Amino acid sequence: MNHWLMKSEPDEFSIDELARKKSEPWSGVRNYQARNYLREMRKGDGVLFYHSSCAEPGVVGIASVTTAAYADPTQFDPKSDYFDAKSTQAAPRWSLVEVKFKRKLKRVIALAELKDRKELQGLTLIRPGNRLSVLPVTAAQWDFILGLE
DNA sequence: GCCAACGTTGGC
DNA sequence: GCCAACGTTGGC
Repeated sequence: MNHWLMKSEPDEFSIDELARKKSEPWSGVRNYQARNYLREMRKGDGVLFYHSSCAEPGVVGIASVTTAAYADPTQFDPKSDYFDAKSTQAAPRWSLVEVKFKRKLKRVIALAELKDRKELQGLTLIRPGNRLSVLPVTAAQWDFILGLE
């Protein structure tokens, strides 16, 4: 089992919304590196749910991957913000996985706190300038972050 | 293939 | 709202 961190703006899609809906297709990723990570995901992989662009950015919950990657349908929908005219059904450019809610953390593990920990200096999330919305987390980083809860 | 202009992300 | 750090686009 591999581990990942996925960012979402709580104004767009929050951990509470995932808790209500139970499961969600993670559509809208339009960055090739992030897409490649989605394609590496397997059913059962662990996901740290991260809130970005909000008052207190940080890890807020845990989800799990429930499908292998498949074509993101929003890329074919001209009415969608995520429409990509250059993508074809025969060779879809963008992928998604579905994730299901596991639980909320007892507290937000804030970005500022993650940055302070020497054990997490290799974490992709806190590398300067990193803006990937989907990124890998090592087993050690996963355990350490959840140990902060 | 280079690179300037532009758009986006996301913390602060 | 600002701005740094990227990624993408398109002219050449």
